[in-house]
Amino acid sequence: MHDHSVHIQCQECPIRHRAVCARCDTGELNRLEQIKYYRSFQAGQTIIWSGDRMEFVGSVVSGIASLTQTLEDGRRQMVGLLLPSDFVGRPGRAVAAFDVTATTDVVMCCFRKKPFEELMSTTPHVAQRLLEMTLDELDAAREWMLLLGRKTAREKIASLISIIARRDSALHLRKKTVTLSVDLPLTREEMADYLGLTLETVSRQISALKKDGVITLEGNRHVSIPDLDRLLEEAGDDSDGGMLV
Amino acid sequence: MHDHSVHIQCQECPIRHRAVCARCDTGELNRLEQIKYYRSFQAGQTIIWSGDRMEFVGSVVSGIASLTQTLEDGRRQMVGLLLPSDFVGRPGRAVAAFDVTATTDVVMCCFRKKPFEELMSTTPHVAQRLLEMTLDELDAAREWMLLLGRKTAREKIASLISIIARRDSALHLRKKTVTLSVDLPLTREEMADYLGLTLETVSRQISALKKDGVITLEGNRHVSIPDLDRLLEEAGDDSDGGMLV
DNA sequence: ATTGCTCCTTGATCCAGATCAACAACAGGG
DNA sequence: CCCTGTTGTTGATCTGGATCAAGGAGCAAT
Repeated sequence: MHDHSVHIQCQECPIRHRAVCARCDTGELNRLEQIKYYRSFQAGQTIIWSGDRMEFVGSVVSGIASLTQTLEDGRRQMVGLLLPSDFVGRPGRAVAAFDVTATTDVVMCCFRKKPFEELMSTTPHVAQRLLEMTLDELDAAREWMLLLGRKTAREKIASLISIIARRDSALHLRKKTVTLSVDLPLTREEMADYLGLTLETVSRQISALKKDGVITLEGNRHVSIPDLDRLLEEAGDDSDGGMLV
Repeated sequence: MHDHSVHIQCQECPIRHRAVCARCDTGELNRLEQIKYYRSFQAGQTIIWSGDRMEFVGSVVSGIASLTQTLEDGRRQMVGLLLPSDFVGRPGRAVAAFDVTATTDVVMCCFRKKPFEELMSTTPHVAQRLLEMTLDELDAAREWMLLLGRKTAREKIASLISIIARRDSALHLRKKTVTLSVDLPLTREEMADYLGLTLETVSRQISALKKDGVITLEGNRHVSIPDLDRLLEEAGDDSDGGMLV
């Protein structure tokens, strides 16, 4: 289960400056280095089951994981999309509140919960950074509540695409390619679970946006955006270029 | 604007052990005592406008405030209900992301942002408690996402009532009155904004739950719950008595 | 008591998105 | 190459909740 084939020095870690360790000094990093271990998960694998004891916390190093919640009758809602540098688990809570699933192959940098909690109470920078990240996630969750409660299917799809576009233009720093383009990291069904729709509606609305020239598709997963402003308008977001995920 | 007619000693404060100051020792409390001030808001008054500079943060001492978000065309979604001891504002952010409105008359214990941030970086207990509270809010927001994305109108109403019931049975510690009863602190329209429904649907579903004997009404706002398990069943929540707000 | 509020209820109709159903495109794997 | 499973598209129909519309109940001000 524990995959020791991967091991990265913190100093070389691709998420060094965005993850929970972002603020750590060299000394703190050494302590983390000592207690950390890597685990890999295949696409589709469940990382943590809701209700299970959580014996570890950690950061997504690569790949994408999702947080989901399910009603007994099977209705499912995705409540978070975890990208590289996002933190999984909750110090101070014994039991997981949500399912965490690997959407793509995932590598995580893990810490057993106990040592991590001790480290948190002695080194301020981890706790500070975690607070900051949690506040960001809370803001994102609240933006998402607006989407789930009040947006139309078309606006939901446009919002999702623009969020993904914004996020990975931030990651790759390619500023203004004439035509922005992104890969959707989710199946139609996963998008539906994220947006509170059915997969058929997702498919139809994507087709509609395509027909209306808002987006172009190459294959099922690759989306080009000829006019980002147009897409943002379709997303219905408050004009003030708000800050989501 | 600043209302100095109210002033409570921290030691006597009703939210002393639940608010952001819960973990503070006497020394820390003294520092807070020096920089705090009280403000009162009338029902309906806006406490903070989205997009405004936030010059203060603080705790709700009494009354109920709501966090809301609005699309240009007026569609509105409530994204949080702030009860006594809940924290308002976000250290490390200059501008408010949501509207904060007093739903009932509200008294807040405020701190100017700068001094509070300084205090946070020097006293661990405030930051620790704030992290804990933020993580709780994030969990609650995610539960709410499931409600908004996947629950039916009837389940939404039943969920809201059971959350209010759970919350203030926790507050008043009256364990098992034969028939549990609660006051709804929101108008039908505010409930609609919270649940992602219209006020007509809220009204109809409340009537339906009443007709089916799940609840009883005295007046418009007072709800009695003869059988809590029945109500929880109607709410559709995962059987494991999950922990919301 | 009458007027004018705000808040709530109920009825009639409509429609966006769910549901049910068929099929297409593609990737392995024998 | 065909078979089988997964993922995605599109059409036909249904329905839960929105929308449009009317009126009631409580209450403060005149």
